[in-house]
Formats: sequence, C-alpha cells, structure tokens
Amino acid sequence: MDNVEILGELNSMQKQAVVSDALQNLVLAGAGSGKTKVLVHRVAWVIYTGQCESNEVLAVTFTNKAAGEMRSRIKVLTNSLFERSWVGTFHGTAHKMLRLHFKEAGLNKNFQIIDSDDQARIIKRVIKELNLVEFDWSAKEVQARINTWKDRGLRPNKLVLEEEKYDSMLKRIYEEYQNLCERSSLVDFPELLLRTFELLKSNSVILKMYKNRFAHIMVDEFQDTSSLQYKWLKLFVDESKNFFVVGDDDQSIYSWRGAKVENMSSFQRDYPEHKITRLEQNYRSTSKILKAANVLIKNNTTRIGKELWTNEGDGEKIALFNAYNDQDEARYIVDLITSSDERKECLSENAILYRVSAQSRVFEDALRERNVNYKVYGGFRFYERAEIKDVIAYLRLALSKDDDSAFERVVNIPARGIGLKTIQKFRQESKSIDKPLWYTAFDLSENKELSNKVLTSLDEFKSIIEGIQNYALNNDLESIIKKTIELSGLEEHYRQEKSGRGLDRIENLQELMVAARDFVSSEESMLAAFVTHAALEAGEGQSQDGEDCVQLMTLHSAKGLEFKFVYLVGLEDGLFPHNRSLNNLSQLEEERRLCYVGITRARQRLTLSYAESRRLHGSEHSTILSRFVREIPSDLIQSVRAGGRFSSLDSTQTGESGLQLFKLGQSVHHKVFGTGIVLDFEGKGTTSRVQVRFADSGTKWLVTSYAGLTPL
DNA sequence: AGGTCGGATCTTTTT
DNA sequence: GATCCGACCT
Repeated sequence: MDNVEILGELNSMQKQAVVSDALQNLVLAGAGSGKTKVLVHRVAWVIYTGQCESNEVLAVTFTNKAAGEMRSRIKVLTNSLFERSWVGTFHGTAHKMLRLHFKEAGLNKNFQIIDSDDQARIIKRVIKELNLVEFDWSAKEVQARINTWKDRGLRPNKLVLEEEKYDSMLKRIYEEYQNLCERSSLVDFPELLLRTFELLKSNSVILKMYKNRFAHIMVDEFQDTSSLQYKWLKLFVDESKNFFVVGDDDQSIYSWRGAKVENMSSFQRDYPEHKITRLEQNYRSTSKILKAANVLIKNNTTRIGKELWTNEGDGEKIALFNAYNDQDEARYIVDLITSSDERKECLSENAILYRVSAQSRVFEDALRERNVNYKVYGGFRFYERAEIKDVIAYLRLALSKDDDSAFERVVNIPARGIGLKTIQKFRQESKSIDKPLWYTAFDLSENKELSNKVLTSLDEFKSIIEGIQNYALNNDLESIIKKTIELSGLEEHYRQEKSGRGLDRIENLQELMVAARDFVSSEESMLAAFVTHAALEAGEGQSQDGEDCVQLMTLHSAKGLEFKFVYLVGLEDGLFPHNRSLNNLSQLEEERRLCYVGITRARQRLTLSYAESRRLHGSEHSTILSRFVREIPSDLIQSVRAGGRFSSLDSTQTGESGLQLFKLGQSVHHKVFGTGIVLDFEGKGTTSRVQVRFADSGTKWLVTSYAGLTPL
C-alpha cells in the first residue's frame, strides 16, 4: 500500500478532498458521490503520509452499521494499521469515555444504559407518582421535551421557564426523573452525550489529554449532528486542529430527532479558514434520474447548493403509474417486478419505498399473493423485544443492584405476587431515603408491613439475582445467559403464555444464547460488555438469511442504500409530503429532501406511483398527485396509465335497495372469472353494469344483477 | 393480578 | 383498521 494506491481510485474532486492540507475541511458530498470513500481514504492518507499515528484519529458517525462499515473499509485500506484509532458512533464514543472516567463524571462504576423504551417507562412512572393535577401530556411527549433540553445542554436548574401552561410541572418531572436516574445509576442516550460534554468542559486535565491525543477529528453524515454533538466535537478542535466533516445538506431528513443542518453553516462560520469541496459526480444513477432529483431539490430555499451529474448516459425516463387505489398500486408494482425477467432475476435489486410503514401491508399482501419473496425492513429489532429485555434486565440487576429500571421490570416477571402495592411502598421509601429500590426492598424490609407471602417471594427473587451474580464470576457468557433463563423461570413463563407468541419468544431466547456465544469483546467483564452491547445496539443484523427478495422499507431507512430498480409509491399530497408537514415550510422542505433521497436511490429505473383513492386509518380518501411529482419536468416522465378517467365520477355506485353496491377500485370475486377490480359502472337498478378488470380474464362489462359479484 | 372493553389516535427511527 | 392506553371488572 502506498500513496498511489490510496489516491488511484479517486476522481479529481475526491482526491482534492483527501489530500487537502487545509486544517478544516467541509466536504459537500452528493448522493452516490463516494462520500464514505473519501472519508475512509482520508484516514488512510493522513496515516500513510505520517501526519499522525493511527491512534490519533477520532472518526464518528451515527449508526453502528455505518461505523462498522467505516471500520472495516479503513481496515482493508490500511492493512489493519489503524487498529488503535477511535472509530465509532457518537454514543459509543461517549460511553467509552464515561466508562474510562466514571468517577470524574460522577457515575457509579457499574452504571447501566437505558434505551428510549426504558426511559419512557420511567418517565411515565414519575408523572404518575407526582400526581399532577390537570397535567395531560403523554410520557412520550415529556420524554421528547426532556431529551430536547438535554440536547441543548440544559439541566433542570438551568431551565428558563417560558411561562407555558405546564412549564413548572415539566421541570418537576425532569428533576424527579433525573434524580431517579442518578439514584439508580442509569444513563439514557442523550445523557451519554451530555455527561461526556460536561465532563470534558469541566475537567481540563481530561480534556487536554483528549485534545492532545486526537490529531484528526472526522465526521460522517455531518448534516445529522445535533447541536450538542457539534458542541462536543468542537471541544476537541481549535483553529490548529484537523477537522474533516463530510455531509449532504440535501439529505438531512432527521431534524425531528434533533439533527441540525444548520451545523453545516455553523462550521463554515466557526472555521473561517476551512476549505469546502463539492463532490457532485454521481456514480450511481443515470442522467434522467439525477436531473429529476436536481430540479426537485432546487425548490428548497435553504440549501448550500450543488448539482449532481454523471458520465453514465441518459437512461430511461421515470415511469409514473396512476393507480385506482392502493391495492391496484401494489398489484401493478408486483406485476411489474414479476413480468420482467430483468427485474425478477435479482429480486433484492427491487426496492419499494414508502413514506409511512403502514403502507407496507398492501404490498406484502400483493407479494404473498404472487409468491414473491420479500423482506420488510424496520420494525422491532432483536434487543428491543420484551423477552430479550427481560433477560437483560436480570443481568443488569446482577451487575448493578442500583438499577431500578431493571428491578421494576422483572421483580414480578414471572409473577411472584409482588404487585403494584408492594412496589409502591418500596418507591416511597426509596425516594425518601434516596436509595435504590433494591435496598429498600431488602435491607430495610423489616420496617414495612409486608405479608409473609410477599417476604418469601422477595427472598426468592433476591436469591435468583445473587445466584446469577455468583454464577457469572466463573462462567462463560453463554452459560450465564442460559443459567439466567433457567433461574429466573422466564422460559417456563413464556411456555405457559396463552397468546401464540410464547414459542417465538423461546426461540428468541435461544437466539440470545447464540448471540452470547458469538460475542467478542476485549473488556474485562464480558457480561458487562454484552449488556452494554444490547443497550447500544438494537441487533439489526440478527438472523440474516440472505435470501434473494424484494426489499420493502420507509424512505428514511433507505438512506445510504442503492438499488437497480426503485419504486417510490404513495406519491400523494397528504401522504407524501405528509399531512403534518404541509403547513410548515421547513418541514415541507425536509419532506422534499426525503423525496430527493428516494429518487437518488435508483441506479437504473425509477418508478413513481400514486393512487386516486387510498384506504388510510380505516376509511377511503380520494387523493391528489404529490406536488413533488408535479415539480419534476414532464419530459423526464413517462405516464404508464393516463389518470383521472374516473376521478370526476361519483366514487360509489348508487343502486336500488337489495342490489350490490360497488366502489371504484374495489376488489370483487366472480365465480368464473376469478378476482378483479371495479373500473367503472353505469346505469341504475337492474340494468346497471359494472366494468371489472380481472387478474386472469381481462376486462369485462357485467350486468350487476346477473353477475353475482362478491365484494372482497 | 390479570383480563376485557371502549375511546382516542394514527410520521419518519437511531442511539 | 389496528393498536395502545386507561378504566373497570372478575
């Protein structure tokens, strides 16, 4: 490996970015322009040119997946020379620092990480406990508010109340929640970042150590950083430091969870000596697709500005399909896939992208009907499943008795007769003496009037936890998990579960043991490392079967991916752009960026579709073609079926009593012709006719009173 | 303590 | 239409 090899595969702009000798660099990297490649090559470059040692690099992103990919690509490029550099997620990096400096950060050695689900449960409990009159926010809303505060670096005592109706109540909840976390040594996701930030800010020795250590700070997906994350990065960087950030303001789609695109302009302001490099050559899509994307995104008012181009030729026009309804839309797309050899040949090159996950169902039905393999991305991940979290909670408690969240979760799972009443007693006690529940439940249990039955159960619970604790001293991870499942009685508990979920759950427990067997870590306590892993990584890649199948996912989860054939569906105002974003310019622009992301996923063929009528939330709505499609020049679009033919008609046939009523687009069944869709109707009463397009027998006009159609 | 019923609500998702 | 939540019942 030498310089030539590092630079050889790069185009001139990419090369410029990689070898830039400016200290601060902003790389504006369009979709498909080799964004991560530039970052990875930059790491290799600075190491190979002797600008720094491999352990002096800090490279961060958002997801474990992206960090993993970054790590392995750097590894390939540098022949593992980078081993000691810090490559990871923001949260992972912050966590690492907190473990190293737990004392200085004011944390207990065994502090545990809680995920958003745990956090929501605790907040819910706090709200209930405070007994606030008239307070009617949901726990989720409060959670969002608290996390926003944390992201702004605001502790309860620093809040400036805005005299809103519930301000003082929200503040009390925040305080109480935070107290509870401190008492039980729990750290939530935003807290990982805020704690680290405060630690570095207040402890000049530690900060200096890291500032000296990190010669190069690199960030991928910079447009997704939150204000706290940017402030955190800036702690390590001054004007003399190498700061290399890569991002695309046109692909910023996560403002709703704290991402601040503004950080890109803040970067330009904060580092006036920075160099900006634009990567606009696209290696993914054909020209027509890129043109559509360029034109669309130009309608956004707040962007730095760039234009994608390619050498790869014009390609085909974008197809636009006008469906009668959502089912018609799904069937058409599935037909399109199955009737083309090119598309059928590699199913996983076909991606159906939609705005809301509820849209997947109709497609799943249509795909199943045609026996086409598919995979829906998103939804519950492995470590988020209740049964997995139960086992993890036992382990967490064995690691840290302070962990109230874990205690509450499993003290009565399986049911041991320790109900709400008992727990409430503990909570009260716990709050008044400021000790974790575990201690109020055991060390002080003589003081409370508890029945013998409850006392016995508690004893039993205690010995389970201590049993796990002892067993964990001298056994490997897989056996510890196995023992935990046995001792806790969880397996038996799920076996007896009445709903059909029990068997699934037990399978998942076995999967957990497999995960434990394969888990590797350099930490001294494998168990602690595994529990952290479970909190920090939702376990996306669990049980991958690698089957060739059609990919179904939301536009959000499609970011970063590419497919030969992309179907962008449900392009209707109100659905995409979503209703909730229609009245707000910045939100509407984010929806447009989302559409931009969708379009730029396609390598070869892009198909857009919309339905004139859509069933949503139980009832039928007529729709309007999405403004985003209307913004794309019509010479780039090929309409597959002329729309609007029926939209001016009454959408329901008005029949005499006793006669079947049909709706346009409705699925019906006929004894001879099979299943079909109602396309049109005419006449009234016994002379009325319906036009039906049958899946196998073509389109026919049928007299309603004789046809004997059954609605489906 | 656990189940059942009515009512409200209905993006996007990672850590 | 489906799901989640809180209130109420057994």
